[in-house]
Amino acid sequence: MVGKMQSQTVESPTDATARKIDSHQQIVDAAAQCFMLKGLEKATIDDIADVLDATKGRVYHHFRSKNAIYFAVHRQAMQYCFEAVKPVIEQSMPCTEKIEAMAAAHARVMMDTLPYQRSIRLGVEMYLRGSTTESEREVLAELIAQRNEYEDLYRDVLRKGVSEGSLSVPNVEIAGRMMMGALNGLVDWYRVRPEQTDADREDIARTLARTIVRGLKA
Amino acid sequence: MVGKMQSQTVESPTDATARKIDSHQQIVDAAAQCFMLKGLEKATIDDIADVLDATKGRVYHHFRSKNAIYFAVHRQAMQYCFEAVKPVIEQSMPCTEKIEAMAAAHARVMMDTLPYQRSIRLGVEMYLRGSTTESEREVLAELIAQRNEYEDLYRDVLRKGVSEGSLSVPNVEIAGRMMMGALNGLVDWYRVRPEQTDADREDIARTLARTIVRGLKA
DNA sequence: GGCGCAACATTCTCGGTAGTATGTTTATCG
DNA sequence: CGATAAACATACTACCGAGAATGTTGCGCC
Repeated sequence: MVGKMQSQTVESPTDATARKIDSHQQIVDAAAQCFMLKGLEKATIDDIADVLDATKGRVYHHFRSKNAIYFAVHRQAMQYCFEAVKPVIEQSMPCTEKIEAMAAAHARVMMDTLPYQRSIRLGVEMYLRGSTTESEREVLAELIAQRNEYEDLYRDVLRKGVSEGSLSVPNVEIAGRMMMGALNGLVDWYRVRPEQTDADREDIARTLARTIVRGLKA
Repeated sequence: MVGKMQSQTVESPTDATARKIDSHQQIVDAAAQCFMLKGLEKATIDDIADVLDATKGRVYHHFRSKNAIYFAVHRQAMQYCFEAVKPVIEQSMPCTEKIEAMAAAHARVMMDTLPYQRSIRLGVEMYLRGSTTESEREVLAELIAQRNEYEDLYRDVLRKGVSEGSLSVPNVEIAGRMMMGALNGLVDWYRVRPEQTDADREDIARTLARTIVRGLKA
């Protein structure tokens, strides 16, 4: 009875923290939306609060600064990427297929988490020049390191493919950059349309990945 | 004698306009630098003036607003691109080679005019939401149209190559986006280093173009 | 049933920036 | 040489947004 009542009237500690995390996540979601729509600097804290029908107070209760929110968005975006390619990495398949599958997975995540991916594109290193505190610099360094780590996943497969002979690139570094550019470019031209189905996105992802890996030549 | 003196002591009207254009260009150059370093909104008019060892007064004498400066930078960036690929377009060569040469030329211009190309990447359509006046919207529309026109140059060659059978892409639209993403991505990772020679840039451009056109597959 | 604390809302301040208004110098032209 | 205008510099205003300070509410717990 106590247990039952608890779930209805009072709140267990786990429920409380769950609600906190939820509120936290809502703010990050709203921030990603605002950053995408108005840009990093033009999006104000009030804008973010407005999306949630709340005020600045709520936002500043969960985040120390606007930069902290941006970091949270960035971190989340990277996590989405890692989660998307991880299952592909773990699979055992030829390098040619694997790099194409990874590219397709990345393309999917670009479309599926568009607000996040667009946000991190609008700032990255350049955002926060000078005005950054020491602790913020550390977070920034961590995020950049994470991005390098992520891109290394691709370069590793490229290198393996070259050594196996299944892939042929004159320069792994440049090939990796090429891939990332082509894939991340999605956020610049892909537009969400209501009538688009999941299959449509999958098709775009596959076609893009195929074009990158197999090239344009007949 | 008068003619000779004129060129030394007094200034002919053409000299005057030339100097005006020069001052104009200096401001645009400085703006591109600032935009690249600090971002579009964080770069202030004073920053731009500082680069020129001047003050706001000079900038506002030549440009009505900050947006107008951005437009000038954008326009110039596009012009650099057009000028770079124009000679390639006019040449007669197989589509496979042509698209690769165009890609290499574009890559070159990305590196050679980095401040401009980075600037236009940081704003484009999203920059100026709402606060834009009607006349500014028109300029913006013109710039976007120009960009489409530029990208059409690539799509045209792609289509021709497909119809000829020398190129094989499942989707010209996506292939074009892929190319642009891979090429424009250069501004994100390319860093100018003093020891870099012209040959180094050329090598990067060629390798990148080759990788895009021929793909990663062996 | 009041105490404390978390989760907000409200209000204010302060720094910074686009844009303006006005002063000052330099050069062209009658 | 004197007038006139371009090409700036200087000084000022008006506004906006981040962050802080403070006030308010509601839930959990002794």
